[in-house]
Amino acid sequence: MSNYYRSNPKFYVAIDCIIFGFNAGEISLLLLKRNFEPAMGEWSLMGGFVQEGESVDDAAKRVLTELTGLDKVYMEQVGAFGEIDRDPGERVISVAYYALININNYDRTLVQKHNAYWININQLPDLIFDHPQMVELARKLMQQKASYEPIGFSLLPELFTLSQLQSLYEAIYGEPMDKRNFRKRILDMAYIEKTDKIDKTGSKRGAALYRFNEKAYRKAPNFKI
Amino acid sequence: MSNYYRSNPKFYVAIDCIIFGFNAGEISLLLLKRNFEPAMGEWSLMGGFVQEGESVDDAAKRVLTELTGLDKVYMEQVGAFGEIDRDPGERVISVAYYALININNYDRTLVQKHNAYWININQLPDLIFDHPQMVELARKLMQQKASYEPIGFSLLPELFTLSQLQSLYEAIYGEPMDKRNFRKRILDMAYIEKTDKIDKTGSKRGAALYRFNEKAYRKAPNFKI
DNA sequence: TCAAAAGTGTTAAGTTTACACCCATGA
DNA sequence: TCATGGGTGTAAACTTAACACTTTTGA
Repeated sequence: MSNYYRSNPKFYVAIDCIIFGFNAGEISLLLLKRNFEPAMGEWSLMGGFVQEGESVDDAAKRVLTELTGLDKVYMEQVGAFGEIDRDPGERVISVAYYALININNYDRTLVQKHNAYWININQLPDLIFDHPQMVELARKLMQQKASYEPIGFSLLPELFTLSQLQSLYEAIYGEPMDKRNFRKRILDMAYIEKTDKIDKTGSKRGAALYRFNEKAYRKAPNFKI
Repeated sequence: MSNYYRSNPKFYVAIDCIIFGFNAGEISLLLLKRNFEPAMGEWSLMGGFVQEGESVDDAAKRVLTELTGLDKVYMEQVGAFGEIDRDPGERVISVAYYALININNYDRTLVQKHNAYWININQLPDLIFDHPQMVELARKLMQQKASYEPIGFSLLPELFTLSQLQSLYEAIYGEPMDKRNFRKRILDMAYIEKTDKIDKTGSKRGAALYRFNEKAYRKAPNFKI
């Protein structure tokens, strides 16, 4: 019976992570300037190999944690990339994931150790292998998902102003939005709660800080931006 | 340098195909009643293993062709499924794909040889392993995609009536649609062309046969149902 | 006092939905 | 002649988009 399996070849299975961050109106990716072979000196996504004792999803979480120190991060699978020569060194099948992290909140020592940098998504350098395709697809999927599920909050601090939120969605869609229409839509969502805190860093007048209430959202999940 | 790879384990990588067909107002999947081990006697998706000399996408095409004899079929990747024990026999990472085929148009001998049957998607039997999750996700993705890309035509014969088309979309979304609104939308799409042929099999009066013009669509790709 | 971001409603345009009857034909 | 599916337009409801001024405050 297990001849059924044995007549088939086995493959290295890798993970590649498209790590999105948001700061000052700009979306960035956390990319490695590789100080190791293969492709030393070139830019790539953070990656790793799936190990025996872990699921593919768990491998993706591990790889993200290795770079950022973060846990319980929003991640979605982008897909499997399986061209024969996608990695010129060896045949490797890679499963790409994207992650959304709060850019204030990662382990800077680890990132430094990996020689990783935040790079504006609109000014990406050339990336190795098929990483450009992975990024492109991840971006498209993230954009789609962001329009009907409240995943954007993973990119923001716990408390945020409506201006920050709008600027995030403007960055995701790459187009400006009408302030009044935007705020109307947001204020209709009961699970986006105004706190009594004020942010004074963004303006003299100060802006109300809001919070996304996950629990309230799950009770009445309706989101559309 | 290739120690970089060698310290990592390798895995069997499989393909599983969710094959959609449409007939008489119903969507069906082509499923195998397995007459081979493992899980002999149980229902499963058509599958196979990725081989050395082929990309993952090519493996998916090959697996589909092995069962149906068909070539150049609309296929999309559903994703990688990588739980450790998803296949109780051995660790296998599987990449699922869905395919849309014209149900009139496959190799019946091959299908018979594989002991495969068309099963109404709303009356699926228990499937092995994680195939139910694959089907569920494929269904969701197909439904989404069908709403903004004209993929449904792959499920129909080259010439089709508007009633057939409507009944296809009703089956995809699982809800009835208004005939006049549906036809209005379709007739606004210049790339859905009326032919001078009449289908008399569906009614006494006969219904005009239409054709999807791929080339015309690519010139002005706007589709929304 | 003024620059800079926060905050706030209304109207027009566009889209979506609801809805009912006549037509052509073969049995 | 009648049962069956094919074919057609309009109005109301709803959603989306466009648009400009006042407020607050620290420098």
